[in-house]
Amino acid sequence: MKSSFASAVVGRPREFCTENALAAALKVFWRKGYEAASLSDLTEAMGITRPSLYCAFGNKEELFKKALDLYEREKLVFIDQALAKPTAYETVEFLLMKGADAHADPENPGCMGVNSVLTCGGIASESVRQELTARRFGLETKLRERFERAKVDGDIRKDTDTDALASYVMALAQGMALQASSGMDLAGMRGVVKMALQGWPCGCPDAKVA
Amino acid sequence: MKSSFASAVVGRPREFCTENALAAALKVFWRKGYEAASLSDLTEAMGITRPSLYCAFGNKEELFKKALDLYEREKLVFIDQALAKPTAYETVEFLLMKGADAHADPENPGCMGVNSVLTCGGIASESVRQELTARRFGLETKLRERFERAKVDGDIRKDTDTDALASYVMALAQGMALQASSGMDLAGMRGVVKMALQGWPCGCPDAKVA
DNA sequence: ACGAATATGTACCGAGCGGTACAGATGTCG
DNA sequence: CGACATCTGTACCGCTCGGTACATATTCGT
Repeated sequence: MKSSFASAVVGRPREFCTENALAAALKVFWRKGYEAASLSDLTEAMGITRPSLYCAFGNKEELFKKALDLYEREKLVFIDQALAKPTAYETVEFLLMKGADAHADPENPGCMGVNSVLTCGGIASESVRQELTARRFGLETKLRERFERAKVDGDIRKDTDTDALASYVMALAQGMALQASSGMDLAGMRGVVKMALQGWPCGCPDAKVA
Repeated sequence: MKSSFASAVVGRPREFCTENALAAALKVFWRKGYEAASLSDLTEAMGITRPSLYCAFGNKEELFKKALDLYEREKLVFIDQALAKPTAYETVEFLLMKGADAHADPENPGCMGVNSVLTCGGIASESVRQELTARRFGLETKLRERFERAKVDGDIRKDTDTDALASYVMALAQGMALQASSGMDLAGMRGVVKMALQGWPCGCPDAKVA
């Protein structure tokens, strides 16, 4: 795998693998959230010293954003897969079920994004907070657009409030992520998803419901 | 209103109203969460100095717990009202609707509990985290017991997984609180609630649905 | 009036935070 | 070989955090 980091042609070469170090940082951010993950936590987990971190990643905030990119790229692939499902119902089913799987890992419980949002109370973390909110909002928009298409396709009712439906699904997903952080196991989360799907609010009588 | 704080019979009398000070502290904790609310934030809002705070409330953690009690006592009364509704459906409807009202205040957005849970990353905040999780778990248990009764009453299906249903409602409520913290307005939250109620998953055909 | 008890304000503590200055090590160029 | 550029480790910076020592002020019981 080719590194996505710019490496200089001249000068002393880096003595560690940036990909591995970033993956280690990701785990720390995932578990602790942005603010609670201290530089000491990070450098220890990454196996590098502080100036090396700054040399390779800029600062804590840039490191976090790169870790967030990696997180979305590797752990949240199921989102795009969900959006590609043929019906809105299947999209939501896949989204919530795979989300449950991804966030029920006992070693890294919960969602990295959710775990980090509310951690950003200080003024210094304001931009991180905005970044996270923006990414979440982006997903909500994608969901709404998916539901608009479903309306055209005819697998949800024409009078569906797609805004509210997207917000509803997002609220559920985020609530589940929060519960996962507090120790809910995979079985419990699947129960929640089943309960939500049992009451799928916008189904057309004539649409297949998988 | 009689103060709930022990006041000594002898010694210099307190120069501020503990109730008002606690209410001011509550607002700060609500907005910022536990860890992000610094002692400087708190003392400034409460209009007292640091040693006065420690003299009256013990320390930051005890102050938080007292503020949390006040929060539940004053802002979350609708929970017990919801549990007293005649049907499970009305319980959930009332719970979510009033929750939306309570958490959509632009000045103090979101839920104090939710805003504080994930803020507690440090080791020092471990006990606060546990306290918050315990209170949430208590509410979930109350909900489950309410649904068990509803099963007996016949307004939800006998084969309902009340554990999952309670977790589902809690996930939704917490997810909504999280969205409220990120700026969702009252109308948006009501849309989410309507969407959830539209798909009320456990209704009996023969039960009134308000 | 006097001691006991509590509240108040100033001024400070040690710890941890994110971030960096600086010197030495290690590499690619001419 | 240098000149230059980059990485690495030590040791430190200023800042904020939660919490407190201490002297002073104000009330009670006797």
